[in-house]
This record gives sequence, C-alpha cells and structure tokens, in this order.
Amino acid sequence: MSPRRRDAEGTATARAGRRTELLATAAEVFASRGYAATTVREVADAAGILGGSLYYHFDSKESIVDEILSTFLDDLWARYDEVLGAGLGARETMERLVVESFRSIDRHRAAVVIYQNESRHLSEGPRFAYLRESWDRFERMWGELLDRGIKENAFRSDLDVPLVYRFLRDTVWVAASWYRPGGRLTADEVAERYLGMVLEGIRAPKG
Amino acid sequence: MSPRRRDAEGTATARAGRRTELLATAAEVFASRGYAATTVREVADAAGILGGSLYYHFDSKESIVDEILSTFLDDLWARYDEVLGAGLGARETMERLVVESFRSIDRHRAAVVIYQNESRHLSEGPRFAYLRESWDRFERMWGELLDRGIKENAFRSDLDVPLVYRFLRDTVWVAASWYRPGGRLTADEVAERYLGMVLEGIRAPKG
Amino acid sequence: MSPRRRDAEGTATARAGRRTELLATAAEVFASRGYAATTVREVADAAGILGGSLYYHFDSKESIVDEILSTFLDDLWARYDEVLGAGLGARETMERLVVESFRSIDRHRAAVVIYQNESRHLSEGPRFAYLRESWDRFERMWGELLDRGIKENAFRSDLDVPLVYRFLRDTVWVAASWYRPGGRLTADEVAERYLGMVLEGIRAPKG
Amino acid sequence: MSPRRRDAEGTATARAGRRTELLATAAEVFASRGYAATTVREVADAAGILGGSLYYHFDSKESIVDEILSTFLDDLWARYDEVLGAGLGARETMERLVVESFRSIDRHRAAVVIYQNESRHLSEGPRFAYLRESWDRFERMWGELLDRGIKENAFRSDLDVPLVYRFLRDTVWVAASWYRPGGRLTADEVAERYLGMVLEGIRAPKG
DNA sequence: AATGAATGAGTCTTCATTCAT
DNA sequence: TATGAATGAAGACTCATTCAT
Repeated sequence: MSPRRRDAEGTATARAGRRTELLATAAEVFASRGYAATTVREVADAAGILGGSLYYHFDSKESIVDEILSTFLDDLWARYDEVLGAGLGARETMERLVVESFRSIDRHRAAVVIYQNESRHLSEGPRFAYLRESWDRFERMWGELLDRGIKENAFRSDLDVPLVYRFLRDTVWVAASWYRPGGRLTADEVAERYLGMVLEGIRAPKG
Repeated sequence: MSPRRRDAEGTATARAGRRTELLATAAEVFASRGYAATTVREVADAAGILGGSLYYHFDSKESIVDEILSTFLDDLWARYDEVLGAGLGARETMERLVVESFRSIDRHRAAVVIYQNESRHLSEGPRFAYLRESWDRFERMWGELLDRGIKENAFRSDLDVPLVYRFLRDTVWVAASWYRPGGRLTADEVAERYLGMVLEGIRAPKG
Repeated sequence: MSPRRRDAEGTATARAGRRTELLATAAEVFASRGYAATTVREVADAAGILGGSLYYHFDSKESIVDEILSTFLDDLWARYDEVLGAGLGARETMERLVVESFRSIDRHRAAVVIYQNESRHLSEGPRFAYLRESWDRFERMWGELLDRGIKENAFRSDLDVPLVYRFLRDTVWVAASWYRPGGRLTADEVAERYLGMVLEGIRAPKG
Repeated sequence: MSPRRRDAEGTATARAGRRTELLATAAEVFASRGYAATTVREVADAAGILGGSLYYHFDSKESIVDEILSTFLDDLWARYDEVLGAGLGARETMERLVVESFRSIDRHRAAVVIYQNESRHLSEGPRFAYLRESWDRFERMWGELLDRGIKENAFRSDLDVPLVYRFLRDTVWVAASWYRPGGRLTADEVAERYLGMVLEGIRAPKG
C-alpha cells in the first residue's frame, strides 16, 4: 500500500469515524432523554461542539435518528438472515434468533432503546417507511417460526401464536432498557437464561 | 337534600365529569403521539376546545400527565395491596397480580402506555417522585415474591431472580401497546394465556 | 338588523380587519427592505406585536407574501377583465388597461413593488404557480392587443411586437417604485402623461 | 523582460483572471436568485469550490457585490462621459446614451440585473455611497438633457420632465431582465427600436 | 367555560465567516 | 489555492402559557 493510498484512506476513515462518533453520541442522548425531548443543542453539547456545527455533518435532527435506526436494523437483519438461511429446525432457529437479538442489544444498545421508544411515532412519516417494513417482517418471521415449531413438535400445540409472538417480540427488546454491556451477565448469558425461562417456564417441575 | 344542594352537587359532579373526560382525551393523545411530542393544542383539538381553554381546567401540561399517571397508579396499587394482603401462596399471589395487571391495562390503557414510555424521563422531576417510589415498590414486591416462591417450591430453584423480575415486569406492561379493550381476548383471557406461557414454558412436553 | 347580528358581524369584520392591517404592514416592510432581507421580526415590530404572534394569524412568512400578491393580482385581473370584456377598440382598450394599471399601483403600491422585485424568484416554488400564470396571461393579453391594434390601424405597422410588449409591461410597473399616492400627480394623471408619451413619442413634431 | 518577470506577471494575471471569473460567476448567481437570497455556498458551488475557499479571494459577500457593481458603473460612466463630452445636440446625445446603455446591458447583463434589483437596498450602507452618487448623477444628466432638448426644439415642449426622466431611466434598465446576449436582436438593434418607439410613439401616423 | 389574541422563551436550522492544514 | 470542520449570531417557527372579554 503506497503512502498516498494510506493517506487517502486515513482521511476517508477519519471522516467516517467522526460521523460514527457523532451518531453514537446522539444515540446515547436520544436514548436517555427521548428523541422529541432532546434538543439538538444537547446532542451537540455531548459531542463537544456547537449546535449549528452538527449541520455540517447531518441534514437535520431527523436524519440523525434515521441513520441511527437504519444502521441498527441493517445490521440486525443481516444477522437474522444468516440464521434463517441456515436451514435449522424451528427450536434451534428460535434460539439463535434470540441470541442474535441480545447480541445486537449489546452492540447497539442506544439504538435499540430509541427503536423501542420512538419507532411507533416515527414510522408515521414517509421517511421511516422501513420501520414499518421491518416491523412487518418481524411479525411474519416469528409467526412462521412458531407455526413451524408447532408442526415440528418443538413447541406446545396449544400456543396462542399471535399472543406468543407479541410477548417474544417485546420481551426481547425491552431488555435494552436495563441491559448494560459489561455488566453482570454477557449478552449470551442473558439469552441463555431468557431461553430457559421461555422454553421451560418458571414453575418448579412437578416432583 | 335541598334543591340548592342538589344543584351544587350536580354542578360539582358535572365539573368533575368534564375533568375526567378531558383527562381521558389527553391520555389518549399522549399515548398515541408521545407526551413530549404532543402539543397542548392537539389535546385541546381532540377535546373540541381551544388550546388556552384547557387552562381553565388544569394548571399546566405537566399537571395533566401527573393526574393521569397518579390516578392510574393509585388504582393499581389499591388492587395489588388487596392481593398482597390476602395471605395467599406465592404462585397464587403471582397469578392474581398478573391478572390485576392485565385488568388495569384494560381500564387504563392509555395511562399504561404513557407510564411505559414516559415515566423514566418524567420521574426525574420532583413532582414525579411517586413514580420512582412506585417503581421501587414494584421491584421489592416481585423480588420478594419470587424468593418466597422458590422457598415454597412453587418456582424453579435455578431462577435468576433479578432477571426474571425484569422480564415479568416489562412483559406485562408492554402488552398495553397492543391490547385493545373489546378485542379478540378479554384481559382475563390474556392473563391466563400469559401465565400459561410463563409458568410452563413454550416447549413441547417431552415424551 | 338585530344587535346580535351586528355583534357577530363586528367580530368577523374586526378579525378580517386585523388580518388586512397586518398584511398592509407586512407589504410595506417587504417592499422597502426586500422580501428575503426582511425578517419576520421586522414585520412584527412594524405591527407592534412580537415575532411569534404573527404566527397566530399566518402560517409562515411565505404565506404572508402569498396573500399580499394574490390579493393584488385578483383585484387587478378583475379590473382588466372588465376592460377586456367591454368590446372596445384596441387603442381605447390599451388606454384603459394602462389607466387601470396605474390605479392599481395607487391602491396596492407596496404589493406592486413586491410583485416587481420578487415574483421572478418566488414563482419558482409550486405555491406561486399563479404568478407564472398571471405572467403568461399578461403576455398573451398585450401581444394580442398590439396585433389587433396594428390590424385596426391604431398602432404603427412597423412595431416589433414582442419588444414593445416588454417595454409596456415593465414600464408601467416600475412606476410603483417612485409613485407615491397623494403626490404631485394622481394615478389618472400619470396614466394620461404616460399614454401621451408612449402613443405620440417625445420628439417634437416636425414643421 | 526576464523570465522571472514574465512569471510574476503571468501569475498576477492568472490571479486577476481567477478573480474576474469568480466575479462573473457570482454575478450570474446573484442576478438569478437575488443577492440576499443567495448563499455564499451557492456562489462557491457554481464556481466549483467550497464555501470557505471564496474567502481566499474576497473579504466578504458584500465585497463581492461591491466589486461587481462598481466595475459595471465605472465602465458605464466612462462611456457616458465620452458621449457627454462630445458636444453633440440633445437628441443625438440622448440616442447615443441609450445605445451605450443597451451595450452595457450586453456586456454586464448580470451586474445590471443586480443593480436594478438590489441597489435601492444596498445603497443604504456607507460602503455603497457611490450607488447613491451614480443615481444622482443619472438624474441630473437626464434632467438637463431633456431640458436642453426642449430648448433646442428636439423634444416636445409639453413634456413632464421628471416623469419622462423616470420612464426613460427605468425603461432602459429593465431590459436587462429579458435581454440575452446572442439572442434575436443585438444590443444596437434593441436600442434602435427602443428609440423609434420613444421618439415617435407607437400610434399610427394620421392620414 | 371558553375564546381570541398575544407573549416570550426556546427549537431547529441557516449561513457568513474563520482557521488550521 | 483550496479543504474540512467548526463558530456564533441570527432567522423562521413552535408552543406552553396568560388574560381580557
């Protein structure tokens, strides 16, 4: 690699790095104060620059959340698609989807919190059509998986699928509101315990 | 009872009725658009009056959410306290708490949504100390209940109590985001299925 | 007329009156400082209210110019249409159009100045399509009138119609930049002298 | 001439050339969007550089218009002064002034548009005193010329001089708003037709 | 009880300008 | 010469709140 090339890459990387940095900062602030209640100035303060300076990097407050959420969802669906394409049985698929979900909470905690709290309101605008689409794919994915699991005798046959889908969906994501990377449990450990609870129930086995 | 008094009471009742009406309207709007993102004017529009007119009934936007949330929590804890005071076993206590929770979603859907979405942010202000208190009572209540249930051999002894507490807590309340009174299932039916899932798990029983 | 009705009308009139007042003030300020260079605050100052208060009456700065210009053009075309519908000869039609133009400068001086200075820029937005339409009608009107006048032998046959059209068009409206209602000459007097100049030329008659 | 000197001159010339280029670009943009409504960034975009880079060449946005307008006016008055110093009769003087005016529109179209649209507002600042002076010289020049023409029996004796002055003044310059160098008519042809109209009028000669 | 008009602080955003590189 | 990142003042607009009627 010539020095020239290294330089050019260095600059491009630096630029992308600054963006990523600002997005991470913004995500943190949006997650903790709420998107609507957060002022652009607060985001800028947290980034150590002035309010107006953010607009050198981003078009608008909205485009900031947009980028935060779409980055998260792109990453998430890439992992999900890998799992779904692996040709596994329903229960193993479900287990791995749950693991990937908790891992994505680990990587994108702030984004997940925003997704959880704001996507319902944001998805009304045309700019956020992808949120609705993601939502729908989610619903289809879990619905089909539960149905398949029942057929494969992996899940109980008396499940109320739409209801279970809702609980699984929400239950995974709300974890973002309390999970702290580097805390007592790793993402994989949380996933394991969560699966234990969901699959086996919490009642003591009859003796 | 003199006619005078009846009049006075009639007026007072009418006034209280109007208040309740306005609170219900406001709760609905706050729930669907988010508290911070909702303008006083939107609430007033939904109530068919002008923005300024709301201030005849309430001191401020904040005092409106305040009243919505405290009404809901007062009612909720009254029911919880009844259950807790009944001297039941851990599992039955848990079952009845879940049932009361879903019933309260049925009665206060909008308030629960607001509680779910905004209480973290709101509870920072001094006016909303009761939200933090309620949160703490919640945590203690479930923690003690789970511990007791394990001792009583009602729940599996290998539960990760803090984790299970979090899942139970969130899992119940997020139901407010999709539950519609008068829908396919009554609150009690949802509670029953939910309990089935949580207690027994979703995995098909072996052999 | 009952007192009730008088009251209602009084209120409606007062409301419309306030709007008209604010529009007149805004037009004056836009005309003297230029639309883009005028701040909403300057308009509000001139009206004796605060900047934000203007938004009780109008949606945006743009909607203010919009209303100023469309009011002026509606009035202008109503008068033009009367003249055009009167079945007069080309020269008399032209004379009366010029008179009506100067009269409209008298009634809508500020609006005409704005129209003159800003319509080119404004008409690019979709909201101001009517400016382009008015412009086109103008062009057609004068083109046809000049052609007809030449056929009727009212105007010289060697006129370069597109060129003359342009001069007539601009020449009339720029008068708004110096005409002051209540000055040395009335609108009708200016029109008369203007017509003398345009029709007969300024060169001394030979012989 | 040493190579060194040639180089230095070459560089100086190149620099001056870049300046001129940028000024032409800026003039075009100011003319089409309006000075106040044009951002420095738009000018830079049109020149293919970044916003901040303009400040290597110019002190401020204001100094750019300043240079555009003063260049134009210097050139214009140099030509006018030649005509005025030639000792011609009033009518020939007037004809040649008009010709020079249209020629200057040909050479400085964008500058003339800016002059026409913005000089009233700009001339309020101290930096643009020369605009007011030019305006005054203009007025005196035309006033004296018309008076002299009447005395010399070149123009009709019943002219309303202040009025005719205004029409001549504006009428010539507004041509900049539609004239396109290289169009159907050359500047001299437009001048000729314009003079025909102004001198002889547009009415068909009697009998 | 409610209206209509206004307030004034604050929000998002723009933009001329600066400056290290 | 030009770039990229930032500044900071100002601009349009919003909105909770007030108050005379």
